[in-house]
Amino acid sequence: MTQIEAEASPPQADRTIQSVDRALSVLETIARRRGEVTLQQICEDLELNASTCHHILRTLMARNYVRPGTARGRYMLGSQIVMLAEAVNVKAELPGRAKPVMDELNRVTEEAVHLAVFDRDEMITLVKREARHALKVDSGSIGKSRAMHATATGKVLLSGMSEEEVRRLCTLHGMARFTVNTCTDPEALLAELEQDRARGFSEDREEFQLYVVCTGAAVRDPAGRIIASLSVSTPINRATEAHLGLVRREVMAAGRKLSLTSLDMSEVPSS
Amino acid sequence: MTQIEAEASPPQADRTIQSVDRALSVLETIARRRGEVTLQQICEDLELNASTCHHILRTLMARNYVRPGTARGRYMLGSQIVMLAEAVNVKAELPGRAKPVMDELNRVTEEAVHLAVFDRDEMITLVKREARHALKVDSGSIGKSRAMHATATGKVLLSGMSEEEVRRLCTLHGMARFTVNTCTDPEALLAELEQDRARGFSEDREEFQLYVVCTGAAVRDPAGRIIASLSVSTPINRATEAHLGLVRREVMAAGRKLSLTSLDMSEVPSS
DNA sequence: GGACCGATTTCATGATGTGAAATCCGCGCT
DNA sequence: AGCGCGGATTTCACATCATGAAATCGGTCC
Repeated sequence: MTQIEAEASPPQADRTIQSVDRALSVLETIARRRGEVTLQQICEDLELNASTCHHILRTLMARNYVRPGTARGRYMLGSQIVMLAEAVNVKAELPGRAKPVMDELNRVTEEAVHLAVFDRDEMITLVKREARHALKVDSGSIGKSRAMHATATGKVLLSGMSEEEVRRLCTLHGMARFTVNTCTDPEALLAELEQDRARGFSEDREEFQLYVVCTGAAVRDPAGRIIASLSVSTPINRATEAHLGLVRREVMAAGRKLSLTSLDMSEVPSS
Repeated sequence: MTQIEAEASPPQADRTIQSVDRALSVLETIARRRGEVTLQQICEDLELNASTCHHILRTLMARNYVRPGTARGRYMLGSQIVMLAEAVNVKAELPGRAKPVMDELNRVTEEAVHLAVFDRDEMITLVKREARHALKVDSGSIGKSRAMHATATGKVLLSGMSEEEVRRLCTLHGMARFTVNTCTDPEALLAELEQDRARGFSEDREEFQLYVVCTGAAVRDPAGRIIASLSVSTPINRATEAHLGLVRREVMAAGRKLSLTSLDMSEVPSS
């Protein structure tokens, strides 16, 4: 093989299998190029020998991860990838990806951060980060909650549901009053959800706990369905419009970051 | 390495890269097991050395195709797979997969078979198989068609759209009359589509061409959206209820076969 | 606390992936 | 048609790299 390798690639030789690593790169390159791709394009992008690249393509084609394109010598991603993707439990692997993003959100806002999902008619808080202030908000801990109608996290999840579903849940759980601000009318809640969908975030202004304002944003799957919600809890004394503006921007950005939408297109090829 | 290999695996040594092949098997095994999986389960299924398997997992984890599960020593599929899947152009790779299925449908029914998709407000027939009879039906060839309201293929595609979308297309293309049976009333068409959705297939009884009955079924993506339609064209003289029954069953089965839904679960693990 | 079970790492060995070169194949040009 | 070129395939000898036996680590259950 190449003996003039030397410093070509950084010396960070991880303990990974070269051929597998290259095969994954090939898949990602085809994905990045969108549509049908020639052998040459792939090996240019990856600086691979055409032969090596072809061996990899042959292997991927044998298992339907890659398919021949319409024209001769063209390649495209195959259906097997979609079948694999079907088996990815997005909710289950979300906490793992969420932690670093939540740490960052926690660092920037300095407030408590929560991640919750909806499962079997319940809202379940999966991950939590504490505020970086002496005055900590003790809003909902890890586990189930019946206060979807009164929390930002809950309203985000509700905003991804149909009107009937929301009504059903209101009836099922009831709409308990927690503070003078709690919304206990299904119609008012539905109207609020409509507004939330439009502006892209939900808010709880002392509806669940007095002196606490929460701001929530959605995490979506590739089809755009809401699979989880992310929220920031701010004590009322820090809840100035300026600070809330920052919080809204950051929580929405974090939600978008966790939403699975296509590959990182940062290095879009020239041709 | 193992020298007592010999007849362990069939001698069908394709020209594929062993390590890549194994890595793909690992991914599929995790997918097949649903949820979190231990190293041991994987190497049992694949009859791989635990160390080899671990090397592969390490590589896949470095690129987020696999993630550590909630418990220690557990593995699950990672989000990168979903990102790759986003880039699979299901419509573009469909014809390739469809051909063998259409050949089979053509063989079993002995009638002409068509595959069509909807793109930019038009129905486009992509692949076609001729009937295996002296009396051939010359229904629509490859390319665009403005007869969605009068063909089985078209009605299948329309049945995957909202009422507004269907109305918009009726207005846009008009509802030309081709035969005495052509449906030219949007309301009647919408009612028919409702029925088609319920029974799972669409039919064109001499609505586009006299003496020709067509039966169509949907091809869906993993989210259940209709991405293409498959149809069989039967000349009226062969269109007995018995034959049409066969045709309906077969075209629906073929449609299901082309729809991308999870992995082949044929070899479900015991534990 | 100790023994077991399984995950992880190490490391030497040679099987296996690699890439230079040869070949094939389709397409455009004369 | 025939030729020549650009790219995709295939071949094949070499040494790199994947491999798996064994050692180590790390939890968990007695």
